[in-house]
Amino acid sequence: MKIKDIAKLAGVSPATVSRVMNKNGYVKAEKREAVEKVIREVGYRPNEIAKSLKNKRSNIIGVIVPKISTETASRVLEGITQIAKERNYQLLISNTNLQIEEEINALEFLSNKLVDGIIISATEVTDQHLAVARQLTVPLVVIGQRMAGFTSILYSNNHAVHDLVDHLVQAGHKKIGFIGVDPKDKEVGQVRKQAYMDALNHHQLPYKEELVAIGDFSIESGYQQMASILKKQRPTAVLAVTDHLAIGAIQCIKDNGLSVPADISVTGLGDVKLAKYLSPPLTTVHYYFKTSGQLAASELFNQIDQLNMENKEIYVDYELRIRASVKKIERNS
Amino acid sequence: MKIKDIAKLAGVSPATVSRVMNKNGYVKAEKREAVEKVIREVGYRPNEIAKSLKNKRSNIIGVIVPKISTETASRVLEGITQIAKERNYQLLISNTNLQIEEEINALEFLSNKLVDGIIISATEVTDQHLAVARQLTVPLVVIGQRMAGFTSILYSNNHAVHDLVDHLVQAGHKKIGFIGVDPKDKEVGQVRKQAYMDALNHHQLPYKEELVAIGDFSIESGYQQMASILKKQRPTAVLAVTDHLAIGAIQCIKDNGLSVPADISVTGLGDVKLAKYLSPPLTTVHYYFKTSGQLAASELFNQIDQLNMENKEIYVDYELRIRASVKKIERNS
DNA sequence: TTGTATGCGTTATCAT
DNA sequence: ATGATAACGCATACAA
Repeated sequence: MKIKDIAKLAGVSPATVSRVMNKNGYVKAEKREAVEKVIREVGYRPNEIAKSLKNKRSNIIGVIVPKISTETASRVLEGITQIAKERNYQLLISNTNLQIEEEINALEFLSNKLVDGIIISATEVTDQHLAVARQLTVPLVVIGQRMAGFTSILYSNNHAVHDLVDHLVQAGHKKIGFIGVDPKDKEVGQVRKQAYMDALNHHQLPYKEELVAIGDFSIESGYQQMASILKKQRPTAVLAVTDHLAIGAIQCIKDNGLSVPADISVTGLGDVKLAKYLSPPLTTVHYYFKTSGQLAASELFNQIDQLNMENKEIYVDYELRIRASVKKIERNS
Repeated sequence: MKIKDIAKLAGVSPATVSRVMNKNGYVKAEKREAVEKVIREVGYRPNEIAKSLKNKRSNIIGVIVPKISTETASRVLEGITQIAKERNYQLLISNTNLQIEEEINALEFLSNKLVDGIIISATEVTDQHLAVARQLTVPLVVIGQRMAGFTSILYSNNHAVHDLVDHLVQAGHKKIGFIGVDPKDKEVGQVRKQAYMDALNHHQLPYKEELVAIGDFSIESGYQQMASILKKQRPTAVLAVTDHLAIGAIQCIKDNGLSVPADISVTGLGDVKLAKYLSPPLTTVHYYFKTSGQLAASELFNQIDQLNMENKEIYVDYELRIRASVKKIERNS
């Protein structure tokens, strides 16, 4: 069923049908009703592809996520879909499984007029990313990383880690371990580690190589890195840069016959939904991932509508969530 | 940049450029190279919308999910994306936020030739769903619910619950409570409840209204329903139809000064990623959600390729995960 | 082996 | 107020 068929059935021209469908232009009430009747009867729905070609607008935004099966990604997506729905937009999603090359491919593919704008939630920003991004003919918003020349939605990694360290120090901790991730991820790998070092320094605590371990984003990695730290020295507290790492670390501590927080306190970052249902409930930083998705989408639409083309760096709020995985220790350690 | 421009720059006709891009038809090596060179130099990418209109194929599949921010949904999506990627397909995702009306809308919208096929992960199948589904001009695969006339990917809810009850009975439990969800969700609300009743019956245990409570899918609901059961009678074990309900129930039990599993054993269904990191680790049923996504996508592609148009009901595997949240009790209760 | 011309389904311009 | 028609960018039948 195409517009022509409807026109024939209703005894009008295709142009009139189009006018009825889009509620613009003049059309006599009588004809309008005739057309509407036919449309209802045959259940006609316009071909969105043809509309997009003609309108040069697909009403679709592309979203590139590193791993869709993570809680972070799905919360961000929820925020994006919410704003998109208000604007009558659909989401085309590319799951890149943490493969850089896939990210580049997705970026290129989506740029072919298929989408009106792109949101990328990146773990790493390479020169290649930049090169491809600069070629884009549609607006791009980045979540989670800084990308020169594009608006970015950022998490306050520096402040959040400082708050966490402050909290630990106030609880009397002086030997604070750290479990991080690869520095290729600039925001999570570098910024959070640097913040940890700065915070130690700020409290006049020494930075000790033996208390630091670098893993990936898995729970298992948290376990392994904790094990490697315990082999060298025993901290009284550990700051893990994600909740999953913290959860793995806690498991490892327990398996070593130690207790959290009695022997070792642990903190994470992110506040996964189950963080407060763990035993002990995990002290962490709540990030408003859904909000970041909403912000990214709003900014993107501003650019699509050419309302505001300047590139911003927007920091999304966070909140320290103090729970039982951190314990005060005696003042004479 | 369109195909015409490339043609001009390379000194050939648009048709030749098209042939080069799609690697079909004959074209002299020399011209091919010239065209490829221009394409590389200007970074030409074809307009996917125009291709779709011409080819009557968008290489996009639509996916409708009830709530994208759930672990279940994201694991299913991961499976779908994986298969889709192999076929060079993109995903257009509609997040319906558990709103029936949204589901219908999405179904209608996606059917407009925009996508080559649709996968819907439904919580409820109404007559309206059926009516719209029957009008579709593209294939449809359903995940998680039975839908007459369409192929469905189903979870073995009946068997899984039986296994769970068997496990509890073998551990000596006779007063087994139940926390379920609204029967509108046929598979989770009805089938799982019926299986619970059948299993009790099979073990010659009485069904007691006071031990049963119905909530929604949230952790909080698990908490509330557990509280309502405890007010009436105290079971020795509780079967919750999702892990989240189980987690809420455990929290409630703890808050009432009781212990899991010493006082009350608890089981869930689904095996969320953190289930084994809870205290106590949660006994549950592992569902292969990612696999179900893969199966759904494979079946959909079979239908898109018209390889196999028969409607199947495919059950995806499950596995009982016995952990510490269930405790053997003395034989003289 | 290559080019020309037509059509995919819609919207919008221009007459009428 | 309405209808005829060109154009969106691409692929392909047909001609050459």
